Amino acid sequence: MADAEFEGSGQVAADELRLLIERAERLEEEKKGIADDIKDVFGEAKARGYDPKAIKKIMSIRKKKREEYQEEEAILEVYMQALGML
Amino acid sequence: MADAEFEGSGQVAADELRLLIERAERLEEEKKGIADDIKDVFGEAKARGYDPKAIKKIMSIRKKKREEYQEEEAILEVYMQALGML
Amino acid sequence: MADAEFEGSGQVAADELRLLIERAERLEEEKKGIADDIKDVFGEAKARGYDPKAIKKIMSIRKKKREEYQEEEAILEVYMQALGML
Amino acid sequence: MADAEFEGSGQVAADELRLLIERAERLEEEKKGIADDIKDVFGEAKARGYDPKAIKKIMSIRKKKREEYQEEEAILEVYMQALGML
DNA sequence: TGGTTCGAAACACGCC
DNA sequence: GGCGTGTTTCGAACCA
Repeated sequence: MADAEFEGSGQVAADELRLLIERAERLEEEKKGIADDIKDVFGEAKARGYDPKAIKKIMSIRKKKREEYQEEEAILEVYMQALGML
Repeated sequence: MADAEFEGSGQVAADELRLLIERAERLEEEKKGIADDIKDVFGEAKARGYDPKAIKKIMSIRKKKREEYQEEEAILEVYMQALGML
Repeated sequence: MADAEFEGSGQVAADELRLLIERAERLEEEKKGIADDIKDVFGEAKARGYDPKAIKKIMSIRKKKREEYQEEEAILEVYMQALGML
Repeated sequence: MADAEFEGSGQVAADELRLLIERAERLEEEKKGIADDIKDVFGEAKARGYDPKAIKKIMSIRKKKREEYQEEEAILEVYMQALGML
């Protein structure tokens, strides 16, 4: 908390705060850009005759599978750790 | 719709679909990565003694200001359109 | 949860539920009525030679301005809270 | 279109436009008020142990039923009209 | 961990 | 009949 509270003039803290905000804003913009790219992909899929909703469904299923897989890996690792196998 | 429906073997369409899905998934991952980066920024801000909630509010106000500016540009255009100036 | 689950006959809970639903439905109807009134206003505006789209834009800007004002009030409060002034 | 276009000073048209906008805005506020009331009802339902989502489902089913009923009535009326029964 | 609040995605409506 | 906009709904993130 030192920075935010004890700078003589508050100027440095203000700069620090401003920089943090600008970093976050820049990242937000990047995120939006990618979200727009994703929209484009779905638009393209639609233009080629695929159903975007169905594609989203597929993606969510695949995602779930990946997460399950990772979860299983994690559990396995815990067990192996417990058994001194790692 | 030709691609999706009438390929002789369906193989090409399947490949096309798979590629679209993989592109979307890659973009989703990127997006998630950036979202995590944003989280980190807020975490850092918090660690330095700033209130994340206050920062978010500031960002939302700044965003609104930017959007408002664009809105005003847009309405100007609407007016000009209405007045036959475009 | 007592009411919903443990009434001797379930009749009372059913009545309670029915009343809640009817209340919500009545309010939904009112809301729809007002939405229709709004449509009428836009229809009238159009009939008098105004562009409904432009009017909507004006309204949205005015709304944003109002909200922005409230936002600024709100952030002031956040700051004061952060500074222990509330 | 007379009002909007040919008033000597434009003042009357501006007033007319302003009044239309204010009417629409007032109605929007009323609508929002009712929307809030509806939220309250769902909040109350939830507090009493009912599932808001399920209630919404019920309401949408009931609504569909009402609409179907009205449609059937309308068709009936058309037929009766055609048969000279009205 | 459960509730609450927030933002993003799905939906429906009016417009062109 | 498709498109864009506005509303509603859903899920995730944050706090207690």
